[in-house]
Amino acid sequence: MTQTTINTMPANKVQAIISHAENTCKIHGVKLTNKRKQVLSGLLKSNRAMSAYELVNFCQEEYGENLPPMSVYRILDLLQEERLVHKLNLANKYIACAHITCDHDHGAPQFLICGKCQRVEEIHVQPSTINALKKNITDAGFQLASQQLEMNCICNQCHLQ
Amino acid sequence: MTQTTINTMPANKVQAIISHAENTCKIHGVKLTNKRKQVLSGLLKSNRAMSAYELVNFCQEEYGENLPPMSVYRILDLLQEERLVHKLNLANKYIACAHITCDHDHGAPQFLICGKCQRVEEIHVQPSTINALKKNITDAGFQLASQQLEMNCICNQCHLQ
DNA sequence: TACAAAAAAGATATGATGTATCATTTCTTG
DNA sequence: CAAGAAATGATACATCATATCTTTTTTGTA
Repeated sequence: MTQTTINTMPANKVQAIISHAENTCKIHGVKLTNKRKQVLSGLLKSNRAMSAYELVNFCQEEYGENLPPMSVYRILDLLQEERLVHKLNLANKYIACAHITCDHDHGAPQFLICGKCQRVEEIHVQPSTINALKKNITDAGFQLASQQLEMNCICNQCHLQ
Repeated sequence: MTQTTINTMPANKVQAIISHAENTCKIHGVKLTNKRKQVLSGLLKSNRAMSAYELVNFCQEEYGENLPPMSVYRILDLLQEERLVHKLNLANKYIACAHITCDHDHGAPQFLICGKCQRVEEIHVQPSTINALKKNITDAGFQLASQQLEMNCICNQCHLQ
């Protein structure tokens, strides 16, 4: 795995997003506990997709917090329900939503995953394209369960190397 | 998992496809050994996506063949290289190519995976739609690594239940 | 045919992701 | 404060997959 370096998010920005997320949670009657903040911080700070076990390590190293994997999975589930985090099913990793601080409801995301450096880009495909896809799908006797699309890609930076 | 029954493929049809696949392999200088045939038969006969470990069991029950998982993975890799089998990365399962007996080269497949009954449909999205997707992707600074798309769906049969 | 090289398969251990289940702790609220 | 709810801990295990070393089988060639 040739992992191109990805800039980490500065701490003050992480803090700002966490605060915003805390408010969002409060509205839903959900508490953003310390451990939940730690997991979300890991994803924000790293600026990339991470596995649950990577987050276990992050919390250990960063906060001396000994979270069992089970807890991290529970926290990730909750963060997904709060739409703060997405699961990348192709990569079995988790990534902070690129739009946490947008207050409007944004639709299902589409992800480009670089197979070399694991960088992930969250994009928005035009509704017209999604609708064309949907047409193919209903013609085949199926319905899209989630508009989340994940595509295996190579990012330009890796492609040029 | 509410598994709707899927018709199995009749043995004579399986045989015919295996023979055809054998020829394809021969052209590439690859031998379709007995065990490789058994694995491919399992996928053809079942008419659905199967995990490597399900195929281990299939070969045991159907042929009394004690294949270690490692061997099944190796065989699946080879069958993929021969384009006889696809891996569904969203499901971590393997499925026989729907077009083994078509002699023309067919492009990358798109799969609809029913999240309830695990039925899989291999479809072909129009090039125009794929191209629109690709445009979005290049605009984001990425290149599609594989045109294989996998989409989480619900099939109509399950949807009506 | 015999033998060396290559290909295929076996055996074993282990890594990675994820869930089931039951126990304990912490937080809220009347 | 007591009782219930929410969160977390602990443990075991299921599932998918690969690393690595060995043995067997096949194949090409002298």
